[in-house]
Amino acid sequence: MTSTPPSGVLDRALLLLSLFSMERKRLQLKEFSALSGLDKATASRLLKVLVSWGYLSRNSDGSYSPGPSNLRLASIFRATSNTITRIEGPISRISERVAQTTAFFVRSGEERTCLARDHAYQDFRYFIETGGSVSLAEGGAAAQLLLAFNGTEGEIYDQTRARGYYISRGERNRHFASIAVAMFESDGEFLGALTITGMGADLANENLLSFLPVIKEEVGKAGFLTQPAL
Amino acid sequence: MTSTPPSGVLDRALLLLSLFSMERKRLQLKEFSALSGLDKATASRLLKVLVSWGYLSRNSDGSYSPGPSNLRLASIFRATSNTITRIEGPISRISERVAQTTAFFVRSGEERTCLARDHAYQDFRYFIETGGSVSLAEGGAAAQLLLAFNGTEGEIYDQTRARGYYISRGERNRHFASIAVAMFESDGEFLGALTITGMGADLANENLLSFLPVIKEEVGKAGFLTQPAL
DNA sequence: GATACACATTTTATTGAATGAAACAAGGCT
DNA sequence: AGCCTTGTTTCATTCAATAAAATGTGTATC
Repeated sequence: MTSTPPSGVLDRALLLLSLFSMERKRLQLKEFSALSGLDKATASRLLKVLVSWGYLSRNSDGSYSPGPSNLRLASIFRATSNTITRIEGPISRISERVAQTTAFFVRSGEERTCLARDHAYQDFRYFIETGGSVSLAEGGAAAQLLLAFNGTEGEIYDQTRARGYYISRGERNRHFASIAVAMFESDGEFLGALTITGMGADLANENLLSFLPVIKEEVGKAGFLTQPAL
Repeated sequence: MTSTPPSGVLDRALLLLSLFSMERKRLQLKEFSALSGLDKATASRLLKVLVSWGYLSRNSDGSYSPGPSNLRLASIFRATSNTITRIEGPISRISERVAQTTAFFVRSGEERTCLARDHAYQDFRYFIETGGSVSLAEGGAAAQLLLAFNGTEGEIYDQTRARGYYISRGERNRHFASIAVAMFESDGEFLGALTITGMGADLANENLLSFLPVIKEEVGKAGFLTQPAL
């Protein structure tokens, strides 16, 4: 990463938190410093504050990992987000009807986070989990769609915005294909991306496109739109 | 709260986040400012940064609530915290044996957060939830114990430290009684408080004390200690 | 057991980013 | 329309954040 560390204490601290991922669950000061481009001393002080509030925990070996305060805020988030509760029904019905993995992603910072997924198709080859998130830069159907509907400039994003969906084949994993569909609140506010994913061999583009009316119908029952209000 | 707002951008931002609770799931700028003692302008700028990283979401009415990034970190926390996974077994066995609500709390900042609880005794009169947290200042068995084992000065805390447990009767809710027992990692590191709670009318102090050997036995099976290593 | 190494923390002079009062803007309500 | 309530931006001032170097602490190596 070592590019430009942001200025602003808060931005820098949140940058440190963003360095964690499911693959990097523990980080030590040296790594924070290297990955963020911040001075050791600076990172050390920020980390100390984050620990004191419980957003980080210090492991016995000196490394850091996310702390219990995150659980607290996640719990409140879950309770506030009626989006989550409302989308869960449509997701399970869609996955039932199309017999593929269905999930819902939102943008959080520079990542896409899974807010909900179906419980039916737990394919170990395509493992997503609620709360799991990966960098938008890694691509994939959900990432492309989230970028497009957050106003990213570029022809490809203009097309995605115009269509309201994005199909990816082997973008993040060569064996899989996905369609991501934009989801809007009934007042037209953009919410996130609903995706259906399966083996590329089983899912030609026309199959993926045939899912569109199913998605529209099911999310519509919960009061969501697949295009901004007219 | 309006006492002394901390100095330091990061402390101030985290203070803002700490203002949320299960009772206060949405806050507007005015409230942030009033509760934290920070200037409107200052709070507004901090909130903007937090929103940009997804730790807060802006609601359509202008108010703020916790954002999806918290879900992300909570998910990593859960995956790193072998404490959670290890304590779940003992908790369900203890609640089974003593036929009361059993839960495990840690300190996160100035709050106590529930990391795990049994699923057997869901008494609506005593409702705790994973991730739920309340201020340590509100008291209760878990809070008293967490304060004691985080080095708070005072005779009462010295006693609690010496005993390794704390019994509360009607402290937070007049109808309930609890015993909180200190939990240590096998290397002697303090982890948090395991509590058993029930109706005060059913649980005399000797009943609560009779739970101690049960707790010690069950958590011992998972490699935890109820007193610091000798 | 002593030396070297790697990583973390503290110190300190310097700078620039955070600050808050006030002005400005945007809704809501009577 | 005009008032009131809430949020945002501006701008001169100052204090808190900064990074290089020194110090501290623990862990390999010989």
